[in-house]
Amino acid sequence: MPRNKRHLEQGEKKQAILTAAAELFTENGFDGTSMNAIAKQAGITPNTIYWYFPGKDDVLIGVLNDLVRDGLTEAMTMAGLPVRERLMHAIGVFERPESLMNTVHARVAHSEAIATWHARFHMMLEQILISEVCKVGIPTERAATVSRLLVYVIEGLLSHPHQENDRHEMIDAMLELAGVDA
Amino acid sequence: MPRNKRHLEQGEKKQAILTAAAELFTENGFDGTSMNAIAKQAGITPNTIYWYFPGKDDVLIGVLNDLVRDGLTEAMTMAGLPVRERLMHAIGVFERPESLMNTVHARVAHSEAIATWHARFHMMLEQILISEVCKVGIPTERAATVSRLLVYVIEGLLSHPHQENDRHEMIDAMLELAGVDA
DNA sequence: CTGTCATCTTGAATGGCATTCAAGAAAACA
DNA sequence: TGTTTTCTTGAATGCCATTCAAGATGACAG
Repeated sequence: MPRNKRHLEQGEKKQAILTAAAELFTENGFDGTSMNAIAKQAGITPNTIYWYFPGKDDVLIGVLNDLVRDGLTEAMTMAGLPVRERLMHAIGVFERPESLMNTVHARVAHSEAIATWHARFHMMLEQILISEVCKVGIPTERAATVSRLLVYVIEGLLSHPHQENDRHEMIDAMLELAGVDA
Repeated sequence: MPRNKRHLEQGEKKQAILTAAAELFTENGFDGTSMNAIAKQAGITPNTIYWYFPGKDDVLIGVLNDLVRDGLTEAMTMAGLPVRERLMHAIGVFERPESLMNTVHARVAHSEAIATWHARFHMMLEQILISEVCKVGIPTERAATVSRLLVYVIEGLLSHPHQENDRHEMIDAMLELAGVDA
C-alpha cells in the first residue's frame, strides 16, 4: 500500500517554488537571485527547496519549462495569425529585463541538466521554425538553414535589450532576405 | 620629481596576470576560474590582482581587449582575402571551448564596466561589417540591417559549440541570402 | 487509540567564492 | 640613512550553494 504525503500538495508546492523563482529571476536574473531569496519569497527555508529540486540549475529548468509551455499555449491560440506575428509574440514571452537565455548559454558548459535542456530547446525551436517557414513558401532544402539562422537572430534579440521596432525590423529583414512572400 | 616603481614592470605584470587569466578562462570559462586560480597561475596571491585590477570583471575586460587586438591585427594581415575568409578566421579567434561571449552577455546586467565594453564591441563590429558588406555589393541602405543580422549570427555561432563546416554553412547562407556576389 | 514509518521541514554546519584590510617588504629618493 | 611610494601578503569578512542530522507532521497498521 502506498504511503502518504502531506497536505495533498506534492506538485503544488513545487509549482509554488517555481512561481517564486520565476518572479525573482525575471526581476534580478539567475545570478542575482539566491536560493535564500527564492525561499523567502515562497515562505520557506532554503533547505526545503532541495527536497523538491536537486539544485538551483533544476529550479531554472523548471522555470524555463513553464515559460516554454506558456509560449506554446499562446502560440496555439494565435493559430490564424501570420508567422511573423506569432514569432514576435513568442520573443516577447521569453524577453525579460534579465534574459534567462544568456544564463542558459553561460551555464551549458557547467551543468549537464542545462545542457540537455538547451539541446532539446534548440531542436524543438528549429523543428517548429522549419515547418512554419515551409508554409510561407521557402523551398524545403533551404528551410533547415533558414531556420537555424532564424534561431540565432531570435537568440540575438533575446540576448540584447532592444526596442520593439528593432525586433520587427530584424525579423522582417531576415524573413524578407529568406524570400518569404510578404 | 616623480616617485618610483619597482622592477620597471608596471604594465608587464598586469599583462602577466591577463595572460594567466586568458589561459584559464579559455580552459575552464569565467565562472569556472577563481581569482585564486588566476593568482596561482601567475605565481602570486589573489590579493595582488586587486592592486592591478578593480575586480574580476575588469580582468575579463582586459582579456577580451587582448583578444580583440589580436583579432584585428590578424585581420589586417589578411587584407587581401575575401570577407568570408576574414570573418571565418575572426570567429575562430573568439571561439573557445568555453565561449567568453556568453559570459559577457550574462554579466552585462550586473556590471557597468562589462556593459560599456559590450556596447563598444557591438558598435565596432557593426561598423566593420557595414564597410565590408558594402564592398561586396550590398546596397548602402541595406548594409546596416544586414550587418546587425550578421552580428547576431556570429554571436550565435560563438554561443554554441559547432563544427567548422557548420560555421561555413551558416555564414555562407547568410551572405548568400543578403545577396553577396559569391 | 497508539506506535510506526514515510513525508516534509528546518537550524546549523561546510566549503568555496570575490573582495577587503591592515600590516609588512622593497626599491627609489632625499 | 631614513622616509616615502610601490608593491605584496596573511588573515579576515560576508555571501553563496549545498549538505547533514535532527525535528515535526500526518497517514496507516494493529
